[in-house]
Amino acid sequence: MKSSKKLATSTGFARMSDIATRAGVSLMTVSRALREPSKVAPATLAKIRAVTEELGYVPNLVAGSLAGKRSGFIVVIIPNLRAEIYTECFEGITKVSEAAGMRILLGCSGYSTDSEFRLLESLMSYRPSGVILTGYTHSAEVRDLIQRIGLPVVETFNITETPISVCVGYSNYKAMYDLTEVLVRRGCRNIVHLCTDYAPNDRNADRRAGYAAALRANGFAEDAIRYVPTEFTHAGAGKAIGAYLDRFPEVDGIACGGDVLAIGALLECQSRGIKVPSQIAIGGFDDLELSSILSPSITTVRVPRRAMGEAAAEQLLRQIDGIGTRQRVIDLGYEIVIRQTA
Amino acid sequence: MKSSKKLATSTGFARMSDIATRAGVSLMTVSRALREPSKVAPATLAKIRAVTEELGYVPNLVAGSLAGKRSGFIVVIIPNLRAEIYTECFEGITKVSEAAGMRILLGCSGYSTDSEFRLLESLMSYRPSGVILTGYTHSAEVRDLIQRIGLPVVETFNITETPISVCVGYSNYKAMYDLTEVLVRRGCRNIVHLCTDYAPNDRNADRRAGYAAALRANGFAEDAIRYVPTEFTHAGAGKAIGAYLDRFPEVDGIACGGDVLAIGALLECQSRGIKVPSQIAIGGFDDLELSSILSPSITTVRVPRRAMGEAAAEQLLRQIDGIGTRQRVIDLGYEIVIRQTA
DNA sequence: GTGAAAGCGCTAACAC
DNA sequence: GTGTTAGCGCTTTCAC
Repeated sequence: MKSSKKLATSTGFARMSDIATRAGVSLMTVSRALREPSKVAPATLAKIRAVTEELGYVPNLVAGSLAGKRSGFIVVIIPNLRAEIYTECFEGITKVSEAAGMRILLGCSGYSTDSEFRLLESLMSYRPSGVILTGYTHSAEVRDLIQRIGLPVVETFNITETPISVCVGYSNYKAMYDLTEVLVRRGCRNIVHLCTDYAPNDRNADRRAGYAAALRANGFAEDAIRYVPTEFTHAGAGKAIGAYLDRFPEVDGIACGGDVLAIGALLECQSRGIKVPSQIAIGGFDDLELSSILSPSITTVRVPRRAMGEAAAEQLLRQIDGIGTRQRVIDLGYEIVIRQTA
Repeated sequence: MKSSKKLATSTGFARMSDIATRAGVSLMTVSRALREPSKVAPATLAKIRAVTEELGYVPNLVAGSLAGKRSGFIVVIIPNLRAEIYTECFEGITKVSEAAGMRILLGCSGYSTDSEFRLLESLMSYRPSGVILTGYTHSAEVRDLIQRIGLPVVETFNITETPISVCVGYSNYKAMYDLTEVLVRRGCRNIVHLCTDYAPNDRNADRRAGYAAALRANGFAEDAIRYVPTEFTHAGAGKAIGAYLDRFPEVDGIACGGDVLAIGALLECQSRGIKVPSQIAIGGFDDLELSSILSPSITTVRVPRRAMGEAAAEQLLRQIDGIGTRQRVIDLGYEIVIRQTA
């Protein structure tokens, strides 16, 4: 990019017409040269490329989007930017989307379906080509909006038989069922479920259901199904489980809705001199980087976060390109990782 | 939002002209009603609002940006989405920007100035109103690009006497100087600096310099200044410091370039039966949520991440609005938090 | 292989 | 208070 010459533009940017003038061709030929070089004669192309370079031309995608009726934007709405699981998925989405020339418009809903709707509605002003949502619980307005204009959409981080269009994820229900059974098979008889209680969160709800189902299937009584609500922080989890243990010291197993919670619970147990796993066994969810090197290391559920992001973006691109989707439910599975806490 | 009636549009969206027709006014009056309601007669306004609602009108900001020559986009480039410090700052930026009606276009540079340039260049296609960068080390192309078109810019996470325009942050040099002195005053005589070695990272470089300066100022010999390079993960830090301790067991203090590294180092020490802080003292940087509840809790540097994001956005908005900036260097300071590891 | 005309949906500037 | 005229910088369509 060399220094630019004077241009008849107030914005400091060269326009296609500037290139056209200097290259002695029409604006249309420049447009073609930039997007479909094979349809332009080599000599013309070379000339245009030289001028483009000389002027330091940066295409104006705002104008391009308006004229072409394709914005090239993908809206991604995640609940929380501070949770590693979402950012890693987001990285996968970004990688695939950018390779396809799409840009991401990111929104954080704070686990609120209402906020999700307001974000989506507001981002619709940029006429996105598609949207990637987290989970399958959304407000009626969100479904209406998407279906009314036929917006391509992919839901992530969970699976359901009734996605809006297609969902990519894993069964939170089955994963927590399996994790709970790990505790049961260890011999735990008083297993609580430590989890956040954000109401409209299908991942949470399905995990709760999986936990409860596993206990029932193993002959536990209804009153053995016990939820310990917490906020989603290490300290919050420690505090919540600590308060619970004060009242119910018989607890010998904790199935956690996230490794963040499991780590908080583990540290709280350690600070109370409770041996993990011999006195209390702990199971986590997510398999964070830290989980494997803590001592004791955390038994957990490993989920394909990055691959899920990539798959979601690929599915969305297929919809945008009008390629029919074979499957509506893409189950990427999960893996129970047995380590030291259970 | 009620169900929409038939419209002469192929995109599924109502246009301003659709509203104008149905409300029996001109397009321009609709435009005003939506942006400057006070300049429209109450009765007209009511009519327009009713139709807008009825049609489920969503403004087309792509067209609006093109016509108004203001995109409303702010480009934010951070090194890494998986580091809590950046996402928290990003939340601050988002909060202030959205309140001002701006949208964020996010890019992740992976700590590469070259990648930073390519991201910025590519995002310039959306004609952003301003850009927020991390640190003060950028490629010449980035500075050229920004200055050539007079793009408002704020640099974050560090301070320098020579920002491109204005920087908002704290002195990484002084913070690490102070942290190192905490170890010195404890009586540590063999203090290493555990840090990543991403080359173009001014935050790292300044922290290294601060560490070295603190040792020199306290009478340490040159060969007492020792860097232990690592990747930025808990496990990587543990591995790196472990390998170093194998060769130099005399180490009795570790000044870390991040709490992630400090936690990794702490766990490695614990797994080797090394007592912290009595045998080895550890200082961290960032004050992550986990740092205060680990046992022993981590002595660290607390930095105003969220406030920094908010301040950066505010400064950028001032530039965008053409309000002169009083100061080019906004030092938000830091706080040494003494806990158990040092 | 190239160009001219039309227009994407909106805003700015000025008229009435 | 409201309307008219002229674009914003590109892509689409169709002619040559």
